[in-house]
Amino acid sequence: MSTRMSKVNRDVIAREALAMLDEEGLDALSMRRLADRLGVGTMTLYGYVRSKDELLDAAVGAATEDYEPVPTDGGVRERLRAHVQAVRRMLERHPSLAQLRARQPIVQAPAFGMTERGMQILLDAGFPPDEAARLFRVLFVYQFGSALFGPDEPPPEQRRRVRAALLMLPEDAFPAVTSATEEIVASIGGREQFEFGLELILDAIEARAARYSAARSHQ
Amino acid sequence: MSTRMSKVNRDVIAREALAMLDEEGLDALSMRRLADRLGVGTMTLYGYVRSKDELLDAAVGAATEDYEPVPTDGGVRERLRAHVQAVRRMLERHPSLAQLRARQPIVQAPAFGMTERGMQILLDAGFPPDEAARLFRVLFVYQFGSALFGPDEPPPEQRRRVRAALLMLPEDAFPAVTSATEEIVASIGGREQFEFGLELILDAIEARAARYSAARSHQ
DNA sequence: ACCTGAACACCGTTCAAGT
DNA sequence: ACCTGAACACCGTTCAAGT
Repeated sequence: MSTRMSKVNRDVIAREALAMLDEEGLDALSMRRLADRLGVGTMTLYGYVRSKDELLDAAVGAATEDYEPVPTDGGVRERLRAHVQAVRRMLERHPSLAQLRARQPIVQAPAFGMTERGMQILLDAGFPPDEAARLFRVLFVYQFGSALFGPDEPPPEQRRRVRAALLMLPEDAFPAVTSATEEIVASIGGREQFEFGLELILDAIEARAARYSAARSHQ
Repeated sequence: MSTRMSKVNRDVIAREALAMLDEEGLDALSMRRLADRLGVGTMTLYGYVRSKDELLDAAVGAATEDYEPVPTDGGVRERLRAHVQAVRRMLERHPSLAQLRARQPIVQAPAFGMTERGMQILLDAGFPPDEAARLFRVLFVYQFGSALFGPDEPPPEQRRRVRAALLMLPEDAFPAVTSATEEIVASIGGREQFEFGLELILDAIEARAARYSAARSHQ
């Protein structure tokens, strides 16, 4: 068929690693189990990848190819919201991505597709490059932080654990927390909480953008 | 000396684990190496701790005792800023904390000391409990996300890796990113970036708080 | 009651050897 | 050129035994 007889190549390995990550999570991915899944000897993988870290890098690259760019019309707020939601869909499809990003910064070229879209929106809104870069970063930290610390569907068992811990706190030492137990439990994750925070940040960005476009139209 | 002859107890184990985490990082902490450090057999640890996960929980508990509460005067903005900086100092002293929090939610009682302070400030500002809880969570995600994705002192080598990756991108496919290379490199971490994002979020919170106090004074 | 070595079922990676 | 088993230096944890 192809010009190579090899059973695998770097791309096939990266994609299979990503599939394993999506199905079983980061802890379940080992070089040995991945090799088994691919029907090759463990050491074969090292012909395509220098180390497990490099394998994870490659898997991250494969994941970020899933990011679907977003329409380029509307105001800053609408465009940023659409962009963030697109990144969020990618993080939902590949729940290990945020964990991987925490291990090592992403330097794969495809990952910068997301950065490009986000930066473009902010530059279009009139922000100077330094402020655009900082705003982009705040959104990035919020998105990946949310994926890591408050996933879309926090397991009900997790909510129960937190509620149980809160209910055991003495009211006199923790008046604020104990007066808002259910509200705190509701805030530990989920789409509603994510969107609350997103709109909060968008409020602040929009306010700053207005200042810039005001400055521009007055000059 | 004490009523027990044991060489260790749960507290000593938790604190030594935390010291190891601070000095060598999460990957370097193993039950075997911790036991060696304490001069006991590996299996002795399992007399005080059901599993490594429980050990890490205990270490997190020990770390959060380091949070120093903060003066209760000033406006919402000043009080929140002081609170966030206190949490940040704790995260600086214990750089593994954010990573640990990503593995499992914290349900140790001492950790809720931070929640209590943050919630108190927001409730004092007039926010209803549900909004206070959601705002607190946004700040939490931002703080822990920043610690994980953009540490205070990003290793210069990390900045160099990102810069090198950016410089390799084709200008025509990545016009926004390539026009702001240095600004993006500057934004990947550090105190300045952290404070930029913090002030952005405080802008939005202050604007909402103003609405509440306006509503209160008009009624 | 408290401690612990041996053993089991895993890891990532080096090395030397196979075709 | 491409593949891989054996071996090394690690893991967390179970079990059975020591005092």
